[in-house]
Amino acid sequence: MMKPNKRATIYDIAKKLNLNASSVSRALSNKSNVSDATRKLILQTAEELNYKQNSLASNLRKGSNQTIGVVVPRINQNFFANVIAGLEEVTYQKGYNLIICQSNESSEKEVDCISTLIQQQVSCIIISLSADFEDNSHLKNVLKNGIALIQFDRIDDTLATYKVVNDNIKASEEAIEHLINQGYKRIALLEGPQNLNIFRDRKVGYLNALKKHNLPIIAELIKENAWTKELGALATQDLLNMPIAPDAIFASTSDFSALGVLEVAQKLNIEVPEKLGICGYANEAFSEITNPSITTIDQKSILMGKTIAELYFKELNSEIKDSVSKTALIKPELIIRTSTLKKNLI
Amino acid sequence: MMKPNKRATIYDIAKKLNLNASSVSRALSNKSNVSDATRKLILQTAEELNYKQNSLASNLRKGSNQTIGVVVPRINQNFFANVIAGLEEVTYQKGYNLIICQSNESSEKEVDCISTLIQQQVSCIIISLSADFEDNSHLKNVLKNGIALIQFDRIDDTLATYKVVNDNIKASEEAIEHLINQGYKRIALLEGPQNLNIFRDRKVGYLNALKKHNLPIIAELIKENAWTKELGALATQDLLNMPIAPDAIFASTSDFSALGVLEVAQKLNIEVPEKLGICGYANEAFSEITNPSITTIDQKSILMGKTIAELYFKELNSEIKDSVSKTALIKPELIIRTSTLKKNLI
DNA sequence: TTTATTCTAGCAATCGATTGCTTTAAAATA
DNA sequence: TATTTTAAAGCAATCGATTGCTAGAATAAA
Repeated sequence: MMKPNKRATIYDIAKKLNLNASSVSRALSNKSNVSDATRKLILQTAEELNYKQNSLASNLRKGSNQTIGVVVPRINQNFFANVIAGLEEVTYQKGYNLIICQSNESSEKEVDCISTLIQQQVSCIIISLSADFEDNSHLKNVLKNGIALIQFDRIDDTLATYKVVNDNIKASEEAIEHLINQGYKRIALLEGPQNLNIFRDRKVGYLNALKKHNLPIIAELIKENAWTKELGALATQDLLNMPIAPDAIFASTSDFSALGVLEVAQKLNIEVPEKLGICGYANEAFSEITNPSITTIDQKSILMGKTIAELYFKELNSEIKDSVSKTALIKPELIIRTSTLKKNLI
Repeated sequence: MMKPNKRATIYDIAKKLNLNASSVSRALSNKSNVSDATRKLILQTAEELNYKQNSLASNLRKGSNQTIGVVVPRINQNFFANVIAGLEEVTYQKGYNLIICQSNESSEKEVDCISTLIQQQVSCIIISLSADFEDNSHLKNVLKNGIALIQFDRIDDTLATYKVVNDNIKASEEAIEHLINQGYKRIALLEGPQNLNIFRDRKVGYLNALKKHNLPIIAELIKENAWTKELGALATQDLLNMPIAPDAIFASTSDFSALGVLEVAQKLNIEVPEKLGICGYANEAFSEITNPSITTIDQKSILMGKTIAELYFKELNSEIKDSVSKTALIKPELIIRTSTLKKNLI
């Protein structure tokens, strides 16, 4: 019979029932050319032998693979973890598996991950670019290999692929307008690396809102590279030591950065939100808990994950894969909390 | 030559160079039986044709698969996301891929995930059990299929597999002893579902510490199922309304639960840590930021992930896979913060 | 120069499932 | 009863890479 310590194959089932492997295959995949009687026998024997299909063989033969590759900068970053959770929910229902890689914010590793995913014959690669992104040839290579490509959040605008992104411009605009409506007049911006679209867009939104409300754009109020709590704190110290200090700070990079702002303000005994408004980005769990709680922008990360997966199954999985491009915009939500409520305090 | 829109295979390379596919295979996998001249030609042609190995075919033939399956309750839960990040770091270096599934705390889905992973021919399955775990036959099935199995954090004690867990007993003991040392005398416990080892162990630690210090064990001070912030808050309301209320609460389930405790205490104007000490579990980002900051236990999640992966490569990947059992204990760290510092206040 | 040794490279089977085609058997129709 | 149609099951090629074995060529040793 079956060799010990080896998994059963369709041949083991066939041999046991004096059938041909093709019949077993057909029975197991619910094809038509099998009588009900033999099908029943086959299913029963499969159960007995603890048979599990070998997906490698099946996928090799069929030339398809119910597997999707995901490349994110960091798996354990809240936003990405949530996107992945959303992805998984949808893909699981469709019987697809996720292979997950993290680029660790290094484009070198990113290239490597993509190479492996191509080898794994995934049917789609879903990616958010690393912070040091510059060259897109690895992305082009995905398309060249006939694999669907979906970019999300941190994307390369110049490449024609499906894209799912937040409307960062709009979200920033709304945040700044909210600040203006609350009576803040001198609003500083903590910006992120401008090679990433998300940070460029958030800056555009900031500038748009100022223009719209006829507020001057003051170069000294725009601080580069304030991504972390520490860098946010440093930038804030600079800002608050200016002859004419800002009366609000938009930490467009993250809530961590906003937390740095808050801590410096508290150290300097500057009242928030009375003397300084603070707005973060990403709606991290802690932003609700600080004192005062921090106004921020929720990126709808789980929804984003689901949207990406649905986009794949609706559009890419069905027909033409190459040279198709489309951008799905997901509207983030401004979460107004105490750190910007100057007016409502009275 | 090569058909358009189809990936190059070793046959395409062979044909182009008038060689046999076996030579190409040997050249690409750096085997010996190829002359330097032809090897060079082959590598060059592979580059030209944008050749990428088909892992499905390779793995099918070799009967191995450089892929590890991971099943966790929730991908986007901080602890699990960190474990996965740690895993990925090590497995990536070894050239292994991770297929990630989430059970969504449902053992039904867990069974399903495992089934898929077996089909995918993964060489190892790493799992943390869902909250409603009861039956372990799907785990046994993994072993029956000759696949290495490593359980972590939430495990089935009764099954002989490799295991990587926190020393929950010790950690709880330390936390309670710290509370006792700070002068708290009536310490309540918020416990989690007792079908999970982690919550059982944390309770054992709590009981051990009380016994060791000759403190009475008071049944009313032990509240079941206070896993979330809301349930933690509810339990706290009950506790603080008792004729003799506790002077400290150990939220052994999570920091979220501890946050619920804190909020109720603040609503009732009970001073923390003066009148009520609070200790959480898991060292969530926010626990440092609350006012007062919350004493908690760091689970060393990234280290846990790395340890799991290293365990696999050191022990399981090399030799016997079945019927081997070993438990790696990872020592969590008590992070003492303001919410329990009664003494040091004066 | 002959024999022995070493290198290269080809041949063909294999991994396990799938599928177009063919054969055989059974059922339906004439 | 003879013929056509349908159903069931077998045959064999295929997906792409790997690998034990063998043949031939080139080199080294006798």
